[in-house]
Amino acid sequence: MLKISKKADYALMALQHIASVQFGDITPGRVVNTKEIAEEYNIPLELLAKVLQILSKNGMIESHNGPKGGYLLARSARQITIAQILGSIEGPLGLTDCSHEKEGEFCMQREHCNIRTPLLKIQDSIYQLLNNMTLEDMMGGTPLITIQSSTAQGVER
Amino acid sequence: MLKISKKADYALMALQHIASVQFGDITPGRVVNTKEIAEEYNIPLELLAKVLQILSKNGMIESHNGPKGGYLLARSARQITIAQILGSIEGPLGLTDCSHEKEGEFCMQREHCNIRTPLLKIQDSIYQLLNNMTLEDMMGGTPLITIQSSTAQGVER
DNA sequence: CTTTATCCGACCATATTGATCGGAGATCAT
DNA sequence: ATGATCTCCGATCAATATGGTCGGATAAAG
Repeated sequence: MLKISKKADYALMALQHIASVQFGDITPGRVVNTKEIAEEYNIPLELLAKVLQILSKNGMIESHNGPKGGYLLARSARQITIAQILGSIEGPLGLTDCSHEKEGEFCMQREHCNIRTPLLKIQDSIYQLLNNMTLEDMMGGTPLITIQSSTAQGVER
Repeated sequence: MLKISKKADYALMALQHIASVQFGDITPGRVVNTKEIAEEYNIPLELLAKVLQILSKNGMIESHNGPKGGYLLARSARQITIAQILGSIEGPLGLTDCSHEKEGEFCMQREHCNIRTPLLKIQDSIYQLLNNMTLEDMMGGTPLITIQSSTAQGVER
């Protein structure tokens, strides 16, 4: 239950990769193209391209066209939250359909619905969780280049 | 994003209803049949029946067959968590496919996956959230029978 | 024993997701 | 300046999952 889509999955991987290249110690500021990411993580190229398009459209990354082009983080990794990323791909968080009911839509159960309030509460808690975790926070998990002392704390394996 | 299925939605409504009848002030201990719930909340009868079957199979409710039969909570409302209910209908919580990888399954991205650890962390937080909230906690939201004084507090409308 | 209401399995339609294809626009090299 | 290449971008197709439906089997009440 509560699975996230593959697209969202790919989006997270891609952003993590872009961030780690951009702010890494080896080639800081380098742009990353779609093909590089697709091959690194075995993601279907065209699908990943589409995902990156969406992220670009939603202001998560900047696109640079033409040869030697690619993508760049639009903001710092600290300012991009998981909620924003997932929201860009899958739309706003909503456990139920009635979470963000548009005008003219009706919920058949609404009249006597007995679970709306508590579900909205849960939803809000999840949102806070996702919105408090940033892309930067995700980079500690599986360090590509950062060297950690043997007494490092706060990171579980 | 992170929508729960209609089935799960119906399950929550049904259980809330059963609990409120069973422990309510009017007809305590009464059994509730599928039709009653379906009509009350405008849920397709056959689909709801299926949902209740699953809940019964998973030990959430007891089924009493034959005329005047129906369903009864298998445990007290305080011992049934939201996580259990959702899990019964939609399977175990798992943001990604690799959350509960079975033997012989492979994740193409696994080799260089950079988001597994942080996602599992988020997943665990969500699980605790869902597992700490019980069916009983859900019953305060929209009281059906309880009479409230005009100075009632702690309940939002 | 008949009736009634539930349980239970298999089945179909639709919506969402995963994945793919071909073209448009921009940059670099000549 | 012009062509070639590489990227972005929009529309399209297939697979899967979900929502919803239908029939019979089973067990209890009258």
